[in-house]
Amino acid sequence: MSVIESTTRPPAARKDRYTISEVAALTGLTAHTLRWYERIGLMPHVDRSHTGQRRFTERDLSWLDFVGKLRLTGMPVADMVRYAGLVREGEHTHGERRALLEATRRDVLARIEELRSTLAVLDLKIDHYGTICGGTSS
Amino acid sequence: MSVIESTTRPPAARKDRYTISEVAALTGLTAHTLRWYERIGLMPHVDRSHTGQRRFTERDLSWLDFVGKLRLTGMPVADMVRYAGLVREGEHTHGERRALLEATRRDVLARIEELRSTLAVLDLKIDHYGTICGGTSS
DNA sequence: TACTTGCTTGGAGTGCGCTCCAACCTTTTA
DNA sequence: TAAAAGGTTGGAGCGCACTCCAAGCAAGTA
Repeated sequence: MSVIESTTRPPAARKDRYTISEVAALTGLTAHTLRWYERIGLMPHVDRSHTGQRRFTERDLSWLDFVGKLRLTGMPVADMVRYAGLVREGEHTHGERRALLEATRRDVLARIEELRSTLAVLDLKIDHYGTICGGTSS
Repeated sequence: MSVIESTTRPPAARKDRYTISEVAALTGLTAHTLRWYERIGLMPHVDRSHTGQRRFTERDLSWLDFVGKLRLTGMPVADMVRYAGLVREGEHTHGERRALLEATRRDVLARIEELRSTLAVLDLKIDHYGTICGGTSS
């Protein structure tokens, strides 16, 4: 996300080192979850203060922002970890990263279609309750 | 589903009593899951043969069809059980059932919107990989 | 009769994504 | 200096939705 900047917070509020609880407040994740993300390899290397406390950067926040989007798609965490691994490996993984994103894109489109069709069933059913209002049907 | 008939199988293949493995084959659920559905109260009363084996009816299949739709919406099983309970309670719960379905409908619409917006981010990212193909960005 | 297949049950186990605990350390406030 | 607030770790626990196991019963075939 170094090219496409996150725009969820005003530039005035930005600084370059955030504590874990600040990041928790900004992202809506818990501190537990942030530590867990780091443990499972879903975060790039996170800086530490001289006493060993985590100090997150803008870059980390952007990454978490993107991870949040991937999470919203329903992508399994294991796949996100795989993607994070590809990012760590460097430029030669661009093709594979793109492929992963494109597969995710297809999944999202399919899921939208699936939801649309269930919506149709739901509407039929709701109509049914609206007009018939009786009987023992489900 | 006594009014709106399921149309997923040809009428010729219909009979009025199905074993658990037949239902598993028809629905894609496992026999384990079907028994579990019954245990947790997600099924209406299921008939038994003289030896105690389950004999599912067309009505059961229609119900499972509908439950499958609810599952696709992402509705928690506990909520489906609640809906099933309302059906068992009788006609006076029509209003509540309808409300539950309408809430689900709103959830589905919201989820579709959410997916659409993540799709936009995904497309930006894919474009980025397509046009820049370099650097150390995520 | 012996074997295979398919069903029954209560209860235990699994995989996922967190979520929390205990014990301890550092920093800030009174 | 004392207390409170917030950070660290490895590992245990939780809720969900299944998924499977063991032991046993019933029906069909060689």
